[in-house]
Formats: sequence, C-alpha cells, structure tokens
Amino acid sequence: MKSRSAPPVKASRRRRKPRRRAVSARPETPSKRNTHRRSVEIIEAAAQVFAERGYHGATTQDIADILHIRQASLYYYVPSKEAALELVCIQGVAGFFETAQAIASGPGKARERLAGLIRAHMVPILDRGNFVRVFLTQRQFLPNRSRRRVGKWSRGLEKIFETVIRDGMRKGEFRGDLDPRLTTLAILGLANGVSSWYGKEDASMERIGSEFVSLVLDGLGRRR
Amino acid sequence: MKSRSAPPVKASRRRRKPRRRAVSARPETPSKRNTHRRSVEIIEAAAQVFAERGYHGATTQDIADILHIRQASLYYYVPSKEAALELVCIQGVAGFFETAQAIASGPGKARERLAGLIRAHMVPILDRGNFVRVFLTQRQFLPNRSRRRVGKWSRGLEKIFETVIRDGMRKGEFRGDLDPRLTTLAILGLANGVSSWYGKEDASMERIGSEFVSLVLDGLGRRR
DNA sequence: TGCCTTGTCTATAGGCTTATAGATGAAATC
DNA sequence: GATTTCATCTATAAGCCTATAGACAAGGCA
Repeated sequence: MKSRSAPPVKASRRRRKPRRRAVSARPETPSKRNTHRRSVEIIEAAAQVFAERGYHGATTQDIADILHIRQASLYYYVPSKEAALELVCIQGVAGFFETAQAIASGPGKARERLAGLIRAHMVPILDRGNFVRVFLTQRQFLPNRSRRRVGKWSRGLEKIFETVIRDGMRKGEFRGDLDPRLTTLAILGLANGVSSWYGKEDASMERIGSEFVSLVLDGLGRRR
Repeated sequence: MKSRSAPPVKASRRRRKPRRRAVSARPETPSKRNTHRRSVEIIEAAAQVFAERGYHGATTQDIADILHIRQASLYYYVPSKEAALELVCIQGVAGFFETAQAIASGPGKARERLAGLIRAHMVPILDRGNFVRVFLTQRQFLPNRSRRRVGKWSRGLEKIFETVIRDGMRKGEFRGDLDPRLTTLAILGLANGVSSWYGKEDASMERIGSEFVSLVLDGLGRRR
C-alpha cells in the first residue's frame, strides 16, 4: 500500500497503453551523443522522484514514466537503482564542494569568505534542488561502499567551513570562545535546511543568503 | 533488492524459527494494561526502524523482529503501517510543542525566552531521538489527512518561535531589520539539524545548546 | 468446570518491484 | 543492398511486503 497522494485508481494507472511500436519517441535526436544525453535525463528524472518520494518509496517505473519510456529501458543506461542513487548523490554534493573550495582558499577576510561560503551554498539548492535534497536525505540508503565515497565529499565540505572559522578565530575576526566544529555543524544545518522549504516560502535566494549571513556573523542582537 | 548493510545471507535471516507455541513470551506481564504497554513498545520499535531505514525502507517484519513477535501480531495493536507512522510523527513533534509554548508565553526578556526555546528544543532530540528524526524526515510520507494534522503542530511550533522573535524586535532587544519568518526558519533548521548528527559528535546536549544560543544571539563576530 | 477474552501464531492472498532475456524497427555503416 | 548498432520494447522470473483469516493456548470469570 503505497502512500501516493492520488486517489486509489486500482492499477493500470502506470503500465501505459502499449504504444504501437514506438514511432521514434524523440525524433529530434540527431547525433550519437544521444546515449549520453539520455543518461543525463534519466539521472535527472531519478533525482526528481527520489527527492519527491524518497529512494525506497520511488520505483524505477516512476522514473520511466517521467521520460515516457518503459521501465526496463532504464537498464540500458543505468545498471541498477542503487547506481542511480549514487550518481544523484554525488552530483548533489559536488555542486557545493567545488565553489566552496575556491572561496575558502581565495582572498579576503575570514568574515567575507564565510559569507561567501554561505551565499554560495544557496546556489546548488536553487538550481539543482532535487539532487541536493537527495544527497542530504537519501544518501544513508547507499550501499556501504558508495556511502563512504559520498561521505568523504561531505566531510570535505565540512572541513572547508571549519577551516575558515578557525582562521577567523586565529585572526581575531571571530570570537575566541567558539567551538569550530559545532559552529560548522550549526551553519551547515541552517544552510542545508533551506533545501527543505525553499519554494514554499516567498523569499528569493539572495534575500535568504543575506539574512543568513547577517544572522551567522552578527546574531539577532542589536549592536552593542 | 533492499540496501541493508548486512552481507547477503539470502533469506531466512528474518522469518525466525517457528517457536514451539510461544511459552508466554513475556512471563512478567501481570495486569490488563498489558495491551497498552505492548502498543507503546510497538510504536517505539516502529520509531526506531523508521528512523534507521526510512518509512518505505522499513518493513513491518523489522518492527516485529525487535519485539520478537510475528509480523502479523502487530496488527492486533496497530491498524496499519501508516497509522504507526502517524503515531510516531505526532509523538515526535509533540515533545517540542508543549514546552515551547510554556517558555514562549512565560516571563523573561525575549532574548532569554528565545534562548530557552533553543535549549528546550534539544531535549526531545536527546531523549526521543527516533521519534524526532521520523517526524522531521518521514512525515512527508503520511497520507494527506494525517500529514496535514501533523503539519499543523509543526506550523504551530514555528509560530511560537516567530512570535518571540517579533516580540524581541518590538522591544528593541533584537535588530529591527530581521525578517522574522526567515529568522525562524534559520533557527529551526539549525536546531533540527542536531538530530541528524547528535551521537556521532562528542559534545553534550548542554554544550550544543549553549553554543547554539550564543551563535544565534550574538553571531560569530567579536563584540563590537 | 466450562466458557470467554487476550495475545500471539500459522498460513496465505494479492500486489508490487527489480532486473534479465530476447525481440524488433530504425538508423548508421559498409 | 546487406549488415551492424542502437535504443526501446514485451514478457516474465523471482522475491518481498502488507494485511487478513482463522487457530490456539493460557488465564480469568461465571
């Protein structure tokens, strides 16, 4: 008994009518990089359904439905559902990692770099939200090997934040009594949380980024 | 193909050996409040497996295994897996709600009440972590009706935080340029995030609470 | 003593899922 | 024009999951 939100239309809701021998489902595709393009589409569809229903709640049929192909056809491009999850998770965390590294090791005071990190953290949430949500909430369901692989990226990102915070403490830009580890987790928690409600609130990413930066740097209190 | 972390022992790993007619599985149970006690145990077990594997990744067999009873026996106490999820979610959010309400409408400056809210938010995470995690990450899988019910509690909690923040702004304890809604979401994101890593980090809840309070009230920056 | 209640058990229907095999038409290549 | 490759399809094995039905033992109660 799956908890889809739709009314219970028995079956046959999926299992589309046997199309008459698929008259070239995508007539516009020309080249031979076709296979690659399809793979990308499949991973994007997977990101969408994994984000919406969770890994275990999603079926490969759901993914196929988005692309209007048969469930079995997915296996021409992707070896397994788990493999699709891994690809989605990696693309989810990669978006954060690269820019973050550039910002942290770039110029500027620690305050500015931390502000940059927070703002940059909003970007993947905005334009690869499905991938990010899956990375954040579904990576626990990866098989051990790939979970560890993804975990490394994740810890790397934490280290980037933590390093900037330590740097700021050393240089006297930040309070000296911070716990850099807890502060990192706090900031990431706050920033990652955005992915769970962005779109339901009417605030632009820029607004959110600015608000969060000022909250982290200065807190709620008035200037003293 | 379920992604358990254990090695692939084919089947029969669950499906325990047919015990010889269950010689009173819990000989110590005396009274007739027995049924109630068992219900509680079942919901606790459900919270545990839903937290560990996610609602869709968990099976009713998993729940039964924890209690060493048969899968079908669960249905004597709980009408469906979905109903169990709803019970877990409600207990997950209720822990936050009650104390929060008392603190918000209690005495003290807004700063102090907000600090109290944040510290109090740590308590259910500490002692009903499974319920909280399920509420935070699995309530999306509830059927519409109960999801809305749980959603109300959730929004109520947000309102409590937001009200204190507005109050503090009005009284000049907090900066006047805050967006109360975004600030609320930021604080809840940061506080809820704890549930995803508490236990893996070696910091006490008190430490975490204090660190987060000072971060929210004063930010990372040095006194200016 | 004999009936009723309670909690658990066995068995299973009825569905749904993943992944594999092999067929097929269209396009590309020889 | 014949052959090969590509992308997709149909069909299905094999397995798992929820929920229901009905049996049954032990203890309480009339």
